[in-house]
This record gives sequence, structure tokens and C-alpha cells, in this order.
Amino acid sequence: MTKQAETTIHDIAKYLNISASTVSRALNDNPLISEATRKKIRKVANEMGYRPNTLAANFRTKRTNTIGVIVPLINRHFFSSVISGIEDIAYSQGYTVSISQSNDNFQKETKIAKTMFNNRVDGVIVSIGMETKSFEHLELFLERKIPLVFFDRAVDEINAHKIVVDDFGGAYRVTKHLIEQGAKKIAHIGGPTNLKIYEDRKQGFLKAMKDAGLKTEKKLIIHNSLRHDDGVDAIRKLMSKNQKIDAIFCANDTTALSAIVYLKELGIKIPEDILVMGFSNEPFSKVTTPSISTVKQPGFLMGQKAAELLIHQINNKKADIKYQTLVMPTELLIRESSQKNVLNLH
Amino acid sequence: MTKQAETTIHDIAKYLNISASTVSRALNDNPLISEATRKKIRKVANEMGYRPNTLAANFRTKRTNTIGVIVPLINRHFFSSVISGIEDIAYSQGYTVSISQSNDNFQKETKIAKTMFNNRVDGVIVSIGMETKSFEHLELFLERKIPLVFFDRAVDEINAHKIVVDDFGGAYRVTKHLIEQGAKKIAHIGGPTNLKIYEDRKQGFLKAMKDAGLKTEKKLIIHNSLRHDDGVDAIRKLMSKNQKIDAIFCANDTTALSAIVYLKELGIKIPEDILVMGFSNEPFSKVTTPSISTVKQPGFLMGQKAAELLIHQINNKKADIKYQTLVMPTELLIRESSQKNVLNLH
DNA sequence: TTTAATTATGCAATCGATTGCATTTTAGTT
DNA sequence: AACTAAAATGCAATCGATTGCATAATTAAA
Repeated sequence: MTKQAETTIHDIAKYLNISASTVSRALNDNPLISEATRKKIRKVANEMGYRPNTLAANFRTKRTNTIGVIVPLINRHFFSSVISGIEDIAYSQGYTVSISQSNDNFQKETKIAKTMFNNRVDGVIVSIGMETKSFEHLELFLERKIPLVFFDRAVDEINAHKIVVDDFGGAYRVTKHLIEQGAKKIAHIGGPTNLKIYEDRKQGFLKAMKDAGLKTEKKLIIHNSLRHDDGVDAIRKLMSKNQKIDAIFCANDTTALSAIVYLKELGIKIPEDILVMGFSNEPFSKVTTPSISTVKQPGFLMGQKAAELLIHQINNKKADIKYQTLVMPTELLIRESSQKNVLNLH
Repeated sequence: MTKQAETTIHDIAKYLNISASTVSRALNDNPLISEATRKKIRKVANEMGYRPNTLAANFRTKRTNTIGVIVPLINRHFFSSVISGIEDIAYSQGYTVSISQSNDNFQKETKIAKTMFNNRVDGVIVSIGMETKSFEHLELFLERKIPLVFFDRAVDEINAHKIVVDDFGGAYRVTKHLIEQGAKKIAHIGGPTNLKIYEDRKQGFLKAMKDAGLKTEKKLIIHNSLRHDDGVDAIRKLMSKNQKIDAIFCANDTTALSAIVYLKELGIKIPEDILVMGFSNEPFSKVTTPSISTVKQPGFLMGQKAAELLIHQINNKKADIKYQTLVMPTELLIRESSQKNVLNLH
């Protein structure tokens, strides 16, 4: 066995003394071909070690069976869960998933989008980065009718399927819970408000405060990038104002954790002195001390839904599509960091 | 502007009254083309909204500029870090990364490998699943000279570049540390030993025990899949034997954590009564109570190295390659769960 | 049986970029 | 100006599967 060239459908055709079209159709289970020849062809193809040249087929059909996924960061539990969900569905439907991360960098996001566009992905699933405020790079896809689905960090201005969570409702319930625990002076550490999810969380917070007849002071609301250090900085700012805060609602768990750690260093007890809540249910939140109350987002499910919608759209390109926005329910996870009277929940 | 067909190099050529070959070469920065025409072509291409048909180019050149990545689970910090590293390098070199997860399922791993093979990825980076004991699906790549690089869970029997961590050394130091803390009767919760990494961790453990003149009892070594529940089960088994264990070395942090939680429920204090250590440095390990001592693996860096080696191999296919095994150093992270006299480390 | 309808197969063009080889153009030398 | 070397461009085949349309083979109906 020396290095032999790849077997093509023509080789099979020649061997069987039939035409390449018949071979092609047989291997694609085209009903035009009779059961008998189909079997015969299959057998020979197998024996000859035939492997379909996907490149040729892609070229001819102008399809790649590839779904592009653009996320801010793979290395975050929520996002990797979503990706798992996408991968789960895509894979079972014969699609390949191509993933790139923007690192919340606008330039990189743009470049990724262009690359995927040129690579002729059949569709894209996107969660935009923190810096993203303009959307030409995404409109590219729409112009060429390439299906696009947003998840989590969606863009209001673009008409497309969207899978989001009920950020407003989640934040509202978080805040309500804090109020029920007796908090009156509640601070909020939020993300950049050009992202709808953070704006919604803030609004949910404000609404709950208002409904409870509580005043919100502007200086108790801080916006940043929600990274680890941002949590510490935010707490420094809040504390420097010498306010008597009795609760903090952080827009993600990362800042909630760093806030807790820092507050503990300051000798402030959580939850006795200040209640803290996060958002997103990172895996660590359950196991910290105190465990962090948070909002659970169904990442895997969201990924599945996103992939389903996308693939459906790919398969029904001509049809007029009614774009839907799936709002996934969130689940309030009340743990130690937000309860004055901690019960043993086991 | 109605829906116009895609611009091709032929359109550009016709417009400029030159040949398509020249256009092709110009756009690919082929030095055969003069600076003047190159510029002219670039300009027109831009104006005509040309986008290269990657599918056609791939077909013609038999390359996809795609790297396939097969991992057990995306949704785990170590793996997603490695993927980030791969993505980082690959992206900067013009490669696209296609990721699939095996879920530690052999069948799925096989299917993924075949799909990637048929999709003509230019190379693959693999970390095998827990069930994987035979390797035909990977040998496929070798037979066709498609570069393959392993990371972490490598296969001894296959000759390829490998990026692994010093599991033996890491485990040795873990065990030595436990012994230095006064532990004599040390249990080990390990993974399936068909995976070299787990075998190595076990061996490192055994060697350290031996070097310290300590005896290891077989019944204190338990192998399982290292998932959350496995940790609990393992502890149950260990405890049922009514042994006076004074330390447990778990082959990952997940089981270390579940072991700690379960032991605490039993009223056993960590680290006062039993020392516990994990492996891999999951993000939660730092923030649990007690924080979990563990071994840090440079995931991101490993991903980068893997991608670098792979791409180098792709670019030098003809050359005889000396396969290397990069053993990345591990870092012992001593935290609360393994120290009898906890110092404030801040 | 002959004809019509149905089913199965074949022909040949096509997708768009790449590339070995041939040819033309330009620059350099004498 | 004539000629050679070097640089720039063009020709045309090619990659392998798909598919609209034509044709052949088979079956059913008359």
C-alpha cells in the first residue's frame, strides 16, 4: 500500500461502469436511485476507502454546514455552558461549530465576524462584547441573508432571533428579596449600560426599589466592567462615601465575590452587616463562604435554543421569518450572602 | 441595489481587461505581480465589493485553514483555558478553530474525529476521553499525514507532539507536602488509569510515600470518574473501612471539594482532622472554605504551545519531524485545606 | 403487443480560485 | 539598435461533487 490518491466518485463510477451522478445520488440517499444500485455503490465505496470530499461539495453547494459562534470569552462558565448547548444541537444535526472569542474587544469582534463571513458560515450565533456600540460587522450577515441569532448580549437595533434571560425580572426579584430581608439602602454595581442586559438589570433594580417606596441614590450606583478588580474598586468608592449601606446587588458573581472578600478584609461581616447578591450563578458561588445568593441562567438550554432557531432559519431561508425573542426564566438562588437569619438548608 | 451575484476574480479581471490569474496573484500578494497592478486590482476589488470565495480556494488548494479541537468537555475551566490559548495563536495565524466535545464518550469522540477528518481539517488538537482505550479514530489522521497534537490526556502509543503537565512531579510534591504536614495515612482518589495523567498522579503519590518510608494500603486508593458524586462515594467507602486517615489526595478539585463538603457534614474538620488536596486549580478552589490546596496547570499556555506546534507541523509537512513531549511545570498552591497551622496568608 | 407513464440512470456544465508553463513586456547591456 | 535577462502577465487545465435536463429502462394500462 503506497500513498494512493483519494478515491472520488468518478473512481467508483468507473469501477462499476456507471455514471458519477448516480454514485453521487446514491451516496446522498437520493430517492431517484434504486435500492439495488444504492447498495452496490455503498459497498464499493466502502471497499475503495472512499471519503467524500467535503470541500468540493461545499464549494459546489455553497454551504459549509458550519455554524460560527462569537462570544466574549470561552473561559467563563456561563458562556461555555451556552457553547455546550449549541454544540449539542448543532452536532446532532450534522453541523460543525466554529468558535471565536472577542475578549470583549471590538476590533477583534469585527475581524472575527469578517472572517466568518468570508468563510461562508451557514449562520452565526453571537453575544456581543462590552465595547460593542456599532454593528456594521453584524449587518454584513443580514445583508446577505445569513441567519444570525443573538444570545444573552443581544442588540436591540438588529432584527433577529434573540435568546435572552429575564434580566429585568431577575434583578427585580433580587432587589425585592434584599428588601424583604430588611435592606433599605441598597447599592448596585452594574456593567456597561450600552449592553442591554446590564441596563435591564439596573432597571429591574430601580423598579423594585421604587415599588417598595425606597429611594435610590445615584452615588450608590456604580458602573464598570465587572471584572475582579472592579468589584474591589467599586466597594472602595462606596465605602469612601461613608454611607450606611445595608445591601449590594452586583450584576455578576465575579464582582460579588471580590466585594465580599474585600469587605471581609475590612472587618465587615457578610451577611450580618451587609447583604450581597450576584448574578449568573458561577460554579464557585455555591461553595464560597458565605455562599453567594445569585440568579441562575439556563446557559446550556439557551445554547440549545439558539442553535435550534438558527438551524431552522438556515433550512428555511426563503420563508419570511418572524423573529422571536425568547426570554428564558431565571431562578433566584437564595444562599447565605443575602440572609440575615441563615438557616441550614440541607 | 438589488440582490447582485457575488463578485469573482473573473469579474474584476474583465473589468480591468486583464487575466484572472493576475487578479488572483495580486490579491494573494504574490511577488510576481508589480506594485502598480496590485494596487489597481486591490482598489477595484474593494469597489466591487469582492469577497474571496474561501470555499473555492479551499477546494482548489485542499486546505481549510481550520484546526479541529477535540476535548472531553468545554465547560471546565482547565479545558476552556486551553481552548482560549489555542484560539489565541490559531487566530493570529489565520486559522479558524473548530471545537467539539466528546463528553468523555468514546462513540462521540470517534464520530467527531471522523467528521473532522472528512471535513479536511488541516490538523487536530486532542485530549482524549475517559473511556478511550483504542485509537483507530486518531490513527486515521496519522495515516494521511494530518498533523495531530495531544494535550493533557495524551496517548503513549501514538507518536505525536504532546503537551502535558508534570503529573508525576505534581503529585509527588502534593504528597510530600502532606507528609511534611504530618500525615502518615494518606488516601488517594484517582481517575481511570487508562489515562496516563491519572496513572502518573498515582505513581507520583506512591513514589513520595515510598521515599518517605510510608506504607500505602491498597484499600486507601480508589479509582473513579472524578465527578462530584464520585467524591462522596469515595469518602463513604474510605470511611466505612473505619480507617484513621489523616489526609486525602484527590486527583482533581471537583472530588476534593465534594469530599470536603461531605466530610464536614460528617462532623470531620478540614484541615484539622483530615488534610485534603486537589489537582487542577479550578477557580472555585481559591474561594471555598477552607480554600483547597491544589496544583496549578498552565492551561492557556498549554493551548498556545499546542497550537504553535501544530501549525508549525502543518507548515512543514514534508520535513521529518522529531516529535516532542513538552512537560509543563506545575505549581503547588498551598492553601487552607492542607495546613494544620493555618497562617493568614494575606 | 403497443403505447403511455413511471422509474432509473447518464450527460455535461458548473461552481471560483489556483498554478505550471508559455508568452509578452520591460529593463539592462553592449 | 540589437539582444539578453529579468520581470510581469496570460492561458487553460484542474480540483470533485452536484444537478437540470435528456435519455434509457422498466412497468402498467389499453
